[in-house]
Amino acid sequence: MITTRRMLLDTAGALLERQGYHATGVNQILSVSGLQRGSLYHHFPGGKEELAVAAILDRARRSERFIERHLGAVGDPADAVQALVEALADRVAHDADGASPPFAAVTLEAGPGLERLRDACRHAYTGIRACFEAKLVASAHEPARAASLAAVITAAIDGAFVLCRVDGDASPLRQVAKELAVLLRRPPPGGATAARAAPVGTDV
Amino acid sequence: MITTRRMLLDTAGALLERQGYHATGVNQILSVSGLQRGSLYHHFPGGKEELAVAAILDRARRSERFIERHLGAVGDPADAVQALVEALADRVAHDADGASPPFAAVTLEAGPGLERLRDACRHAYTGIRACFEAKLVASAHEPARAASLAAVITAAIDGAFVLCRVDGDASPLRQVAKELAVLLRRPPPGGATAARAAPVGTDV
DNA sequence: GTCTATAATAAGATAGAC
DNA sequence: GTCTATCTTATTATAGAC
Repeated sequence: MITTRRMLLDTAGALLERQGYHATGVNQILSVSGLQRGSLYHHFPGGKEELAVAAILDRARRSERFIERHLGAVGDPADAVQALVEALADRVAHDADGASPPFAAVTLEAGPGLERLRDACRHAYTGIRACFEAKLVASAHEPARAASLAAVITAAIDGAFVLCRVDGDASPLRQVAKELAVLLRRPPPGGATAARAAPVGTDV
Repeated sequence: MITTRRMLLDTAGALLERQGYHATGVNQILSVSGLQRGSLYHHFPGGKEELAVAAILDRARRSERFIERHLGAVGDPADAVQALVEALADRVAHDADGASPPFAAVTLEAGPGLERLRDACRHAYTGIRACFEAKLVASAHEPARAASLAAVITAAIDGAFVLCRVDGDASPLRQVAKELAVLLRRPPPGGATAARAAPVGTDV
């Protein structure tokens, strides 16, 4: 059974992800979901912000599960991250309008007066980075390096979603998938940097 | 002389960057700038959206110049990008509230009805990626790889700004600066064996 | 070019019947 | 739990004096 509360969380979550907080009106949430004002304020007495906080936290949990599932399916972290980002690109290619970083817009809009919303976004981003970090540590990466790589993975995916939006195309996510795999691939023991030793013509 | 038009562009640009389009009201632009409604609608008869478009395009030009200046100051592209992102991190550390990707929030908010705003954002992101791409091509990177790397650099910086916002700290940008340098020093996937200096094997 | 009063609309939230 | 009428406030935009 699909509860009213679930309907509100899903509708609000999708709109917040795509448009951000201020561009998403209570009226729009109601018209899209087909629900009535009374239901919203019954389930979320705190109104729009309380619903937004709950929707963000709900989507954060789902995002973490999605990431963990994909990372758990492939052993090598470089391959796993590449497959995960390719899956996101496929999703964007299939539904170009849904090309959105889940929390970026709301995070940037959550200024003074929306502290609880900002806390929810912080929680979301912390959890997502932790997923990548755990995978990297489990693959014998040094903890500090794992944290650094997790931040870059999270950031690059978010930014790629934005580029997908402006391009109307999934290519940026595919480019990020490929390059993150390059970054995560451990250099051969001998140190492959030797070949790169002579960048002729690059000095000014 | 600081013209009224310039004051409007700077004020609106800063607020749009920090808060996005819908969270930034005309009233706020006026109160922060100390100007009056009449001035705004005189210089921008199209109202809020016309001002926003002009402010975005103005900031896009400035961003490109900032990037070109930093990339031009250092020969090696890995070092140059690292220095650029470190400079952004310093800026964030100095003014933590100013931790914002310049165009991400507005891009994500620019849905149906704000097509001109979206076009301005597309123009901004295209120009920024082109700056990195040009630097990489000039450093003997294969064009397709340069485009891919430029997208990743742009995306990672944008995403790092968002993480800086939620963390209240410049660390994500510093992590991205370090890891992008690692990525840019890494030989391409195909396995650039010896002498990356001669772009052998770049033909398909 | 600039200022202010006002219009027109949309926003989020509430009250009370059912 | 759900629905609808209504309140309050904030929004963008315009008109017309200066």
